[in-house]
Amino acid sequence: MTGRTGRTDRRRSAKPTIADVAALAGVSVSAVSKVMNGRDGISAPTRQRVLDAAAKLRWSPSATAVALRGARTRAVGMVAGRSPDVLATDPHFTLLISGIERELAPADYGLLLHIVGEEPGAEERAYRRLAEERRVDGVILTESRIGDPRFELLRHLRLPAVLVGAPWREDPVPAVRASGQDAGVRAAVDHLLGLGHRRIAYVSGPQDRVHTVFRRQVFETALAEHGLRPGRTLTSDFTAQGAVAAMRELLAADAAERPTAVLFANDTMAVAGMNAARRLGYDVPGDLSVIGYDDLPLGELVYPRLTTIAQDLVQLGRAAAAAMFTLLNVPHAQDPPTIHPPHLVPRESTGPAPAAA
Amino acid sequence: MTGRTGRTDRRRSAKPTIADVAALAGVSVSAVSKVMNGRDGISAPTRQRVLDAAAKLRWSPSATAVALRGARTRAVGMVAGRSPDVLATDPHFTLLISGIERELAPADYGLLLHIVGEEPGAEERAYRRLAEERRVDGVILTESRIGDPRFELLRHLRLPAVLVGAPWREDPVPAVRASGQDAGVRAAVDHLLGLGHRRIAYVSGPQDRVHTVFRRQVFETALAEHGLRPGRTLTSDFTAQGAVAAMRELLAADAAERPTAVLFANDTMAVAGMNAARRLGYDVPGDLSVIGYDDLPLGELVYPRLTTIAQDLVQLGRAAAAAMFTLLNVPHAQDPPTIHPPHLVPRESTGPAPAAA
DNA sequence: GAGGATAGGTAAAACGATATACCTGTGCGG
DNA sequence: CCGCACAGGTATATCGTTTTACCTATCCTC
Repeated sequence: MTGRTGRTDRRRSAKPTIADVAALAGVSVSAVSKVMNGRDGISAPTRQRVLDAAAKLRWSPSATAVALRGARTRAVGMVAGRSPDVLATDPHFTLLISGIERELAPADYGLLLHIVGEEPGAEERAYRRLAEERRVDGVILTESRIGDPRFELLRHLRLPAVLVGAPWREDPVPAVRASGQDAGVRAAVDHLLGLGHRRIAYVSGPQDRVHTVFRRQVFETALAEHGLRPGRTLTSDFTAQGAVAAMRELLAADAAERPTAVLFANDTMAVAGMNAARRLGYDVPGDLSVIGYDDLPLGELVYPRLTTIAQDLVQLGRAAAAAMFTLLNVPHAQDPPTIHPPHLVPRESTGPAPAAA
Repeated sequence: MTGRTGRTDRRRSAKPTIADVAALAGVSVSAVSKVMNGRDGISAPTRQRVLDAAAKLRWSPSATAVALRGARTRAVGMVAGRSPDVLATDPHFTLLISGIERELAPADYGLLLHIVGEEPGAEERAYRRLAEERRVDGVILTESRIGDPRFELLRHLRLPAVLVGAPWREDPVPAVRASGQDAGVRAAVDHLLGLGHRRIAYVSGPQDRVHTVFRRQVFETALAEHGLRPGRTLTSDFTAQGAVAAMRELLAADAAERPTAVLFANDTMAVAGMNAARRLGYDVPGDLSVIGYDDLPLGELVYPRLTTIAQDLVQLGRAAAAAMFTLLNVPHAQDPPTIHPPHLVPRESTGPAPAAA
């Protein structure tokens, strides 16, 4: 005891520890621990003395020490393998993160974020470090890719994981997503058909994304059900430049082949494509209808306002965090959020198919 | 030793510890520690044996244990006190974060992010927890406000901090920002004056932000230097709705008083304002010129493309992280990035003042 | 060949909180 | 009046590293 007191005295102004609180309350260290963790065996007056002492010293348990002891770090990791440029144009991640935080914060969990760019292997290294250094209790994955190696990696690292979106194949990793995933694209196709469009093109994201393939299939199925062949389908990369190139290519065709409506895989591409078309002399929606995906606020800001397929990214983030808590057996008061299926938000960028066609 | 071995055996498949590595290499625990931390006193062959053993077991020091021991958590905190909606419309934070990460990642530091919304006190609580639980080595602050209580709070909590942007008053907390802060707004004013504009309005962000006040002052000074009174100045809130309202108010004035150019405090407001004007029948830039601030990718996507004042948010983030490292005495290989002063990016939303005026 | 320097280690005490196992005083039944 | 149960604690080992202080061969020098 003497040694301890000596040390404490020597640095009285430094960070208080549980021992300081115990000393102030006149009880043992473990009594304080019991009080803080709500275990019984401590009488009400003693409990109050401890609480008062803790408050006076502004003490709360060191997260580090608790983590070391209990193997629970109260942090969740997320690795975003995208370049800052893409992140900046596309608030997709930001929305997801803010949803995740909504759920984490009340449980006193933190989000450890790693933005690693797109160099190959960078993402894997990040997960490895997160796991080996035991910095987080689990990780949230986004954007499952075809042949995604991360599931295997994380299983090997014994790091609990939750996926946002559809997995590339059956996998024990829990995945959160809305029911009725196909509703959005279907509604978009119906909307366009109802407006008289018959040649509808699709500009997708990178081929290796699971949702890319899925949405394209829905697109083609929906058209086929109405006895139509799918229009042209281009693969792009989620960037504005990619969208401009795709749009140029689509509009270069003969008038008889040229699409009268284009579905884009995200809002950023849709807006960029729409502007590219206008610069080439096409009126939107007069000559060409355009639909995006995500329903970012951006869609409201542009002229004409973008018709788009809304998906509830904030809720998706919340659900992912909730699923993580379930996986970790962390009690979380809030109900698991329901995620609405993607749905069409008709605005100004879609209109009747041009009569000339 | 016997007890230790027994335990290790019982859970052979679990996470390896330094003791396992030491056993495999046939040396003592502290020998391993010395090797991993590059201290001398270990011969080359022994060193190699240890390295091999660590690699074979895929072991790396537990961040938690290191943090407990050394009081260094190798994580930096950031608290964003904004609602998810604002975050989604405005990639400002995303860019900053990605700059910060660029610097943190190579040093094996993580970013612990907290998005706390705008409820009063939420931000303070977040910092408190970060500090009391010793989860991070320091925090990065953004958006200094007039009378900002965070500096005092963090000083009291003894938590190292770095501010992005100008402090609200002289403060020992290091602040990173570009030199020539006024260059952007000056260039914008010169640009507009050169195009013949004489009635220029300004739509600012919330009054309590330091940069709001600063930029407005620069705006007024620049006009005054050319012998002009400032046009109307409205206070808004960085949101699209706010910008629309401001624009309506500005355009409701008599033709003789109505501004022919408007400077907005961020790109989101500029784009929203621009569209509001167009909806009211004004041509941009024919009847009205519009300038934004930030140079978000959004500005390239809209039609007409937005003239704006660029500030290098990614570099700013990098610089903030670098300053944090300096504060923490963490060796960081990379040179401190230079931040370019804000500068004008002339695009399509500005043009000659209307002749009728 | 004894004394000392030095390379190459080892053992053990931190770091801060928690859980387990063990005390101690009081009240009460037998 | 002894023993037992139980409330209300206390003392201590533990988590995985790092670090300080301390060994122990080996070789060199005189």
